[in-house]
Amino acid sequence: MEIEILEENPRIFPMEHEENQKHVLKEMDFFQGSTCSKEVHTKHDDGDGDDEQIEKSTIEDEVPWKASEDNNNQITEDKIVKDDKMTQKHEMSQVLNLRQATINTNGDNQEELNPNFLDHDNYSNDEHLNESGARDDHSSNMAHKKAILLAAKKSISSNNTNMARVGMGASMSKAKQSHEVTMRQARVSVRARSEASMISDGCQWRKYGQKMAKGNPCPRAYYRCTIGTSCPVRKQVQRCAEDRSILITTYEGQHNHPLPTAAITMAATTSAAASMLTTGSMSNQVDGSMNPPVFSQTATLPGLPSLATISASAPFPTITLDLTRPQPQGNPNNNGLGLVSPLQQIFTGPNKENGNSNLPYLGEPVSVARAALAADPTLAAALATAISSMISNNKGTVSM
DNA sequence: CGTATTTGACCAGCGC
DNA sequence: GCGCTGGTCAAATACG
Repeated sequence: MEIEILEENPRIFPMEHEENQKHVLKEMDFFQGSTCSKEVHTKHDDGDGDDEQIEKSTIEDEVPWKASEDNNNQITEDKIVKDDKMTQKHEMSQVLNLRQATINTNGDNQEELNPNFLDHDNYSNDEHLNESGARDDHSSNMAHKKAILLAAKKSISSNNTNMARVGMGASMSKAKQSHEVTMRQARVSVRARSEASMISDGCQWRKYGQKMAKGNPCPRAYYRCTIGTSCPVRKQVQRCAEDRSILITTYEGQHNHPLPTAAITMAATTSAAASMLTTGSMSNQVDGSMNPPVFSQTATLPGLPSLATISASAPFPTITLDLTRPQPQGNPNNNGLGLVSPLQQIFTGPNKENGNSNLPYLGEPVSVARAALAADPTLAAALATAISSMISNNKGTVSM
C-alpha cells in the first residue's frame, strides 16, 4: 500500500470540527440496528459478473466491522474515561472522535441534528430517512445540482480569469476553481492487492473518465465522490504495470460531507494506524519545519520498514505504505499485511518493553478489526482516509 | 425513463 | 510554438 500526501492538510473529512462530529454521531445513531452495509452501499455493478462479485465481497467484508461496532457497544465506562483522557493529546483527537462516533449509539445527540445533514442525497435508506423525519428530496437535490453546474458553466464561459488551474477541466466557475485549488491539494495513494476493479472504501463513486497512462498498459479510471453535494474528492484507480494484481488507488481532495457509516467504522480502526504513522518518532526522521511541510529526504516510518516510507520532492511530502510487500517469516507480530510491531501494538495494547506507550490503544473490539484488516486489502482505502484525516488534525504537531 | 458508464474530444501544463 | 501527457467534459450508450 502506498500513501502519498502532497499537502499538510489533506483532510478527507475534517472530523475535528464539532459540526462534523455531530454528523458522525447522528449517522451512527441513524443507521444503528440496520442490516450491515445495505444502508450505505448502493449498487456498484455495471452488469458484468466481476462487479457483482465486488458487491458481494463488500457485504461480506462489512461483517467484521459491524462486529467491531457491536463490541464497542459493550465497551466499559472505564474505557470511555480512558478515551476522554486521550483528548488531551491533540495528535490523538482524530482517533478519539472516531471512537466516540463508534461507541456512542444511544442517540443522545439526536436533537443536535445539523440541518446540513439533510443536504446529502445519497443515503440510500430512504425509509429510515422518512421515519426519522429527515426527508431527503432526492429529485429536488439533483435539480439543484444541475442548476449549480449550469450556473458554473455560464460563469466560466463569461468570466475568463487567469486563476491558476490545478489540472481541472475547462467547465468550472471561478469560485469553484478557488475551492478546488484548496481542496484538491491533498493526495493519498493506496497500493493493495485486489482482483476487483475497484476496492471498496465505504464511499460512493461515479466514474467520469478513463485514460491510458504512459508507461502502463492498464487504463487509469477516474472517479468522483457522489455522496456529498459537489464533493471535490476524486480518485484514480489503476493497476500496477509491474504487477497487475496490485491495484493503485489515489485519492485527492477533502470530503465536504460526513462519511458513510461503513467508511467511518473502518476509519475508526485504521485511524489508529494513521495515528501511529503521523505521530511518535516520525518527526525525528523528517524535516523538522512546521509549515509548509517539506521533506528533504526519504524516511522509513519507525517500525514499518516494509510498510511505510515517507518521501517527497518538495514541497509535497509522500507517505508510502505498501501492504503488498511480503513480510519476513517467523515474526510473531506479522499479521500478513506488513502491519508489524507498532501497528500490532496499537491493536493489542501499549508495549511497555520498548517504552513507547504513546500510541493509541483501541482495545478488544479492534482485534476483530485487526483480523479483518489482515484478511481484507480493501481496508487500505479506509486507512488512506484515516491517515489523511489524522495528518490534518496533526497540523502543527507533526512535522511533515 | 432515470441513472451510470463509456469514450472521443477538449483543455491546460510542461518540456523541448 | 509545438507536441505530448494528464485530467475532465459531455454526448452517446447501456442498464435496471
